[in-house]
Amino acid sequence: MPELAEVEFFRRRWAGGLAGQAVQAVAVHAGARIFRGTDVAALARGLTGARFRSSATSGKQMVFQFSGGQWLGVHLGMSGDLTVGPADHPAGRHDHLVLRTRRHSLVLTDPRMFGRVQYWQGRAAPGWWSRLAPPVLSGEFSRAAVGEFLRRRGRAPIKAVLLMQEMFPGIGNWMADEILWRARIHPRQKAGALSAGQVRALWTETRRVARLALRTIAGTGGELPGELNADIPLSWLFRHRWKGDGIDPQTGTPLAYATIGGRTTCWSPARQQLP
DNA sequence: GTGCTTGTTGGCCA
DNA sequence: GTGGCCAACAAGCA
Repeated sequence: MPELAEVEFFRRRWAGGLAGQAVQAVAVHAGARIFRGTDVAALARGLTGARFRSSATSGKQMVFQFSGGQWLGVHLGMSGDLTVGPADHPAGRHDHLVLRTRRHSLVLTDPRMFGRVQYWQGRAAPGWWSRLAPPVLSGEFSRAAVGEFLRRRGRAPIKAVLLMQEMFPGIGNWMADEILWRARIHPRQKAGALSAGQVRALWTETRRVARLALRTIAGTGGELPGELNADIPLSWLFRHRWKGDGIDPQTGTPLAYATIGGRTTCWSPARQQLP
């Protein structure tokens, strides 16, 4: 499920449950795929008794910091979820990591296990955190940087390029379609063939969709984006794309569906045409 | 049973 | 060497 704004929502939910608390016990499914490459024994040993310090998101990645210079990295993959339950919450089949405080259980559940948990102890941030790309709402995400990236990935369809986390951290499948729909760019258009105006539109709409998704989803509880408002004179494509026969809310014409860049893609042929 | 799924990665190939 | 494509990972849902 999680893209940028949902990830922020999940982080806040765990941070709320952890605030001011110490971890009294850690329960793990040690062999679970989400722990691949991670020293689970060290994680469980280190976090037991540790006090929660702070947390942050970067794209789809989260980090929770604990006393003793401990860094817990969480990526939720396709089906991951972070929940807060009562202290005696019994770990279910897919609850691969549970941190118990005096009041709560912080539960990481992930049926498909495409997600990932990482652990690091040290004063400086681990590479898996410090090397993440700058946020799309930061100054480093400039039009020039985007243009250069599109040029280097010139032969790939723009839809596939928008999913590349090293340039567009946090953008996932539905956000990518939303951005292209707003920018009126056909998802199959080669990244290197975008005009200067299209690059500008892509940059603008990437930031706009990220900003609005954060505003409507991150705080309110992971709900779908709301309808029209003053900032966005267009409805969300998202709300129409999964209806049986989707209709472009702007033109009233049928939406099209295809696999592009290996992912199900939805666009509006009336708005988005190849040059 | 079939055919999907808001993600990432490594192996293969041009 | 570079870069794109796609199967694989695993479980649930319609």
